[in-house]
Amino acid sequence: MTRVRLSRLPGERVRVSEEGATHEVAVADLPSYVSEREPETPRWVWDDTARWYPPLLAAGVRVARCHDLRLCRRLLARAPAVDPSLLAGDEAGLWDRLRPAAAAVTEPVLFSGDDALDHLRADVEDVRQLAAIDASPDAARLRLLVAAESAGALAAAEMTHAGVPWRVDVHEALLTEKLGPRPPRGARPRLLAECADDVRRVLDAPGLNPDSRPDLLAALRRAGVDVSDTRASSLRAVDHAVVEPLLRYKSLAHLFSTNGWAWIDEWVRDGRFRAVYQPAGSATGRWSSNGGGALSFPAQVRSAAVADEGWVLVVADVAQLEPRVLAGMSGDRALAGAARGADLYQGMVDAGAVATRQDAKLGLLGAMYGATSGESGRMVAGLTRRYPQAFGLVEEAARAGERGQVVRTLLGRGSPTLGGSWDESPDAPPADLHDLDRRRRSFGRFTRNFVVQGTGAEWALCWVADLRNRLWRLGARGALDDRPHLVLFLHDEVVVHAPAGLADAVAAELAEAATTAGRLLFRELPVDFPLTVSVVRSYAEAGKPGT
DNA sequence: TGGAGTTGCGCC
DNA sequence: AGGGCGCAACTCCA
Repeated sequence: MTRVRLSRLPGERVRVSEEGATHEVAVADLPSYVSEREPETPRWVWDDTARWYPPLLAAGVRVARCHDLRLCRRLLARAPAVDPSLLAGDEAGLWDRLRPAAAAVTEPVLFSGDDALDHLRADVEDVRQLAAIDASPDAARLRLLVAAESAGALAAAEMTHAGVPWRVDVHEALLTEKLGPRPPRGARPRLLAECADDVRRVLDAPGLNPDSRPDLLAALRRAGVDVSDTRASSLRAVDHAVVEPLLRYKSLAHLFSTNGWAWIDEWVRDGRFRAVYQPAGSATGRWSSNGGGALSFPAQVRSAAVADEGWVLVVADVAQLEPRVLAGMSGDRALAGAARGADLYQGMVDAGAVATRQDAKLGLLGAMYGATSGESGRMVAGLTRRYPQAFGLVEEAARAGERGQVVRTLLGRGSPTLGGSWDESPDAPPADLHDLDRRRRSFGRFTRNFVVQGTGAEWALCWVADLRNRLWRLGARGALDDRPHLVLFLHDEVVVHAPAGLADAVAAELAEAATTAGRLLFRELPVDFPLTVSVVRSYAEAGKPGT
């Protein structure tokens, strides 16, 4: 196992020793120290991984373990099984005020400018958090959760540092083919402009700007197209000559504005797309991204993600992550049985629970999202009898939410509370009862999904945390820059950039890490988490089976 | 003019 | 009257 030893030196420098190599890194007197509470596995404790780790990575230092005080404080403060009074004390209010450090893609940022926040006592806060965890009835699970949350933060910074290998020439060729040559600033590219002309011609609306929703809707109606909005799905439902060019226009306009030349200018440097992640950026614990749209970059440009010469991309995704997680956390052995194999939905068909794969998918997604009507709603009713524990768990989460209660993930992350006034003081302004009921149900759908989405995010965190260590060990004989490394993480999918000779070994580690994650979370009930793995030169070549 | 809110897209 | 997120552009209003 990789060992990182750290020691503070005078002159605001830190010495980092790792596998025989020693680095000195300049830092200021900031909230950070090395905890040797578990002497075999020293842990760098700091206020914010996004503040500390980028400059360390830039100095060539890889950190094996950390405890991210900001992320974990937030997590513990919202965890139902943690006594909030144990998080109170010196500087507690300041810790609560911390916001994620600004993305440090080019210049490392060690100072926020707010002196009080820049010099907090990391050791004091660390002790407080550990005590809060120790006192919790859910201590074991919370320990796993804070370790995974912190490891995820390390992985996020490492992925930003490494970047996705990006071929600007491939991307630009694709743009030119679909849109025409790069236009001057403010103008539409040629093929997009021609597409807009097609729309104007068919609608007989010469001055129309197809980007203006109200104008477009009015023009559509004048031409006899009966739609209530301009959404693609609404347009597809009508039969009119404008539909084809308009859908084509929307698709091209989206490519141009979201992943066009401007996106390249802003996000690709030195042949790398450096996505910026926010671990636990969403309420469920899923990551979000505030740079380059890393978690939503469209299939349209994935062909530009190309491995370096002699390297490959190993792409792995989990089929039906959330249904599998639901089976594990509810202890539903029938659903876990259907999950034994590559296709959970097909497993449900084979077990005779449902007629078709599509019905299985509709029913499960409907249960997790709270569908009440249509095909999906009907399937939920039937499947509830077959899988009472799994479907009962999300149903109970929904009812708890409707009562205004907090729900939690398997490892103990708590949902936000329902803001607003519906359950507050009786002398609040009398709100519309119908509106209150609508909000109550809406919150119930949120808590229903929260338990599954949030536990799915926990599985993924454990997967990534274990994987980054495995990849590090795998490349231990190579130089720092020759090691296989994570470059992208998309909720239930990862991309590893690896020397071609290590592709098979990486694929094996991906699967091992998935198995480990499943055992960590669902010790008592083993659930399969089969991966679809592709070894490719370009991300666009990766197999994308339906989920 | 600039910020907040809305719409619609696309990723999971 | 199906969950989460980011982003870009338009719209509205101070």
